[in-house]
Amino acid sequence: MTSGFEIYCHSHTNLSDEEIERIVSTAIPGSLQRNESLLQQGQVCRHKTFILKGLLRTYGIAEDGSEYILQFSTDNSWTLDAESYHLQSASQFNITAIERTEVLQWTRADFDRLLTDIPALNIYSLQLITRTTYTGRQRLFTTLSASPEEKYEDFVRTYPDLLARLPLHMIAAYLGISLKTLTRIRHSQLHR
Amino acid sequence: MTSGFEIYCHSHTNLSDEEIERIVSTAIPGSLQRNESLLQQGQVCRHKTFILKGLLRTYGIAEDGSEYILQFSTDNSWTLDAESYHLQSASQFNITAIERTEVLQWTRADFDRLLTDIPALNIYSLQLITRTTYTGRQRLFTTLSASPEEKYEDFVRTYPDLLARLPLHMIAAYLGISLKTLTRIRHSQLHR
DNA sequence: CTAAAATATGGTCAAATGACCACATTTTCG
DNA sequence: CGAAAATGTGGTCATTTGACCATATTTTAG
Repeated sequence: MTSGFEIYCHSHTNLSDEEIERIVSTAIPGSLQRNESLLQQGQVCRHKTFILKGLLRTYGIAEDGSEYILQFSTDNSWTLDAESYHLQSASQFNITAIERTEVLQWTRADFDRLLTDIPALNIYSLQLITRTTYTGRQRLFTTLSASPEEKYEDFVRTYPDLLARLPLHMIAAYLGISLKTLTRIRHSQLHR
Repeated sequence: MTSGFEIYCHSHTNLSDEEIERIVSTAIPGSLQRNESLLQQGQVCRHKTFILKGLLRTYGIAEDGSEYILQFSTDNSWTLDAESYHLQSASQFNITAIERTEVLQWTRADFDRLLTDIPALNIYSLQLITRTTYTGRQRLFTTLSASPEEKYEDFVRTYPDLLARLPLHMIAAYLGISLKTLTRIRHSQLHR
């Protein structure tokens, strides 16, 4: 169950086998069915989550009830609502499984202890956070500046594997455009 | 010159007088004229900057030459291109003064030493980074989901002081809408 | 203090977008 | 395996947006 995580650690970090074993020993394995929630708005995010296999989406609901997707999280990546997790405040967002998903989770107390006890993990976590801010800024810039067609092309280029795993209405919700506009773009690209 | 920074530190952190003195002693005071650049795309960001007084904008240029503003930085706030600064890579963005601005700057080597020597500064810096990710996520959500009118209302509510200090074309560039749309919105709100 | 530059707004028009509906096809679920 | 749900696309139409231009006013710079 956790061998995927160990492979991930070996390829992405320089943690030792002992350190990885220590991290795994406090992990709580879990799975979510399709459409099952990991976090619902109004709840406090109490776990740091690693996705062993599957696909999650983090989304918010606008005042008119429409769903807008902030990010997708797929195999071998981490997810959480950092604000809710760190401040222990009610989340404004939801995290839900798009397909059956297997995860490892750590409580905040356990993970904080790991960060204290394993400096290399602390460093790696900070690297993830800073990397997240860089990609977040690029995402904001693209969202502000790109036409709907450029947004879709950027998505396809950046996440070619996700294209086949996601319904178009979710891609549209991620790009901030309507399903109608997205199918128009696809149509004009197919007939070019 | 630096008393503003000391007041800021006292009101926003629990750093001691000695620690603040230590930080100030390595600060490089500077000023920028209106329209002067702090950072230009293609350059490496070599300083962490605190704004004593004034107003900066961080922006990128889209492929068609249009400017899109990611953020404004006003008195008593920090700014830098974190990705360029940490990775020592060429920045994709620009930071320019909108009005005459006075700053304090630290080189990366000096600031890293401060972070090592003053744990409270390290903690505070991490708090700033995480707070930046929360506001960034909220900004992305608003940019994806809000109508042009909602974006403007949110801007006015969040930054009432900036409204008078910025030309409308810069507010439009920050909101990702055209100047024309922005003046339509203002017109309809004035005549309500 | 004045000329030049910048800004804010209105008018006009074309293009783009999104809502709604219908239908065929694919996927899901029990 | 079959019914139900979900998906993807096309058609239509109203609304919104943005580009361009003109004008008046305000701000800037020397």
